[in-house]
Amino acid sequence: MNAPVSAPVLTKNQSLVFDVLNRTDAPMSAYTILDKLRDHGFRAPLQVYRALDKLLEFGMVHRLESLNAFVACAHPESECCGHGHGHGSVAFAICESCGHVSEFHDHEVDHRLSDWAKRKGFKPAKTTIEIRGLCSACAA
Amino acid sequence: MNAPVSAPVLTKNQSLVFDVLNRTDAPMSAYTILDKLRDHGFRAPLQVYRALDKLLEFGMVHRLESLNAFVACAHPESECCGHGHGHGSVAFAICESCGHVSEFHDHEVDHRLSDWAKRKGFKPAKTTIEIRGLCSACAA
DNA sequence: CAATTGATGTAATAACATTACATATCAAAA
DNA sequence: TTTTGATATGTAATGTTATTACATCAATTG
Ligand SMILES: [Zn+2]
Ligand SMILES: [Zn+2]
Ligand SMILES: [Zn+2]
Ligand SMILES: [Zn+2]
Repeated sequence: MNAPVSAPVLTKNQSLVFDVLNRTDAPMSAYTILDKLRDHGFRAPLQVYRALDKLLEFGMVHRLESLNAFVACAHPESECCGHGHGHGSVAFAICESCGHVSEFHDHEVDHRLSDWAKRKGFKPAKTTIEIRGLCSACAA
Repeated sequence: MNAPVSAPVLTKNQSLVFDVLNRTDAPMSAYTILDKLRDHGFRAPLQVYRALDKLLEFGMVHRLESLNAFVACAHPESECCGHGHGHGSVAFAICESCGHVSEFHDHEVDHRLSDWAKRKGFKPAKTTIEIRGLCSACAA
């Protein structure tokens, strides 16, 4: 129920995809990533999707459901809940103007949603929390 | 900042789409809706998407981002926050086994997310909260 | 070595959504 | 009543996102 303690060894394609995502703080679609990697021999969407699947599994990348796009995990190393956000879920604030994404964790939100689930007998597998709006810079 | 007080008058296409969604509690994709309405003269995706856009605007339908699908609004008539969920956001628990969707509102969750936004100077426009997992029936 | 496993390459197709343009409807304004 | 503007609709084409199917390659292991 948590990410590997040590960083997993990435395959060549996984590294390439992760590096592309890690070099920008804006989310990217799989096809945009594909285009960025044509020079490195990428030809087909599946090369990207397969790498993304693994990176998601490793917890190194997040999928933004409301955007059909992906970002490198950017949560602070020493989050309140210790090693990564293995046990808690994460929320994203997405600026619709500049595309900037803030990743954060709110323990209390997590708790409230877990409580609701427990009361209803619902077994959560994955929670998505995304706030679309304007970042402080763009709202000014 | 809230849905119309009285139910809006729906056009023919809007009614057709809403009725389809309202007759099942499971989410449906736009193309599934299209197929259900072929008999009623629907031929193209846009007929569905246009109706959905309006129904979303009216607050009668919700889009499930993690599913690329739509459900009729099912929140209890007398929610804690009065008339519909005009001022608050709504959360969904989605069963990955049977497809059942529960819509609920948690004031405290809303508050925590708003607080975070306020602290960061982020101006929220729309918030998505979706919990994927197993409903009580399917988890048993 | 054979067998297994995981990663990769490629093509084709499926699923979801929008753009562009034409036409229709209806109610206010002239 | 005719014009005008706003909203709704019909249709085709296209764009974007994601998966299926199948072949190949490389490292591991019994
Ligand atoms: Zn993260
Ligand atoms: Zn911004
Ligand atoms: Zn609702
Ligand atoms: Zn279920």
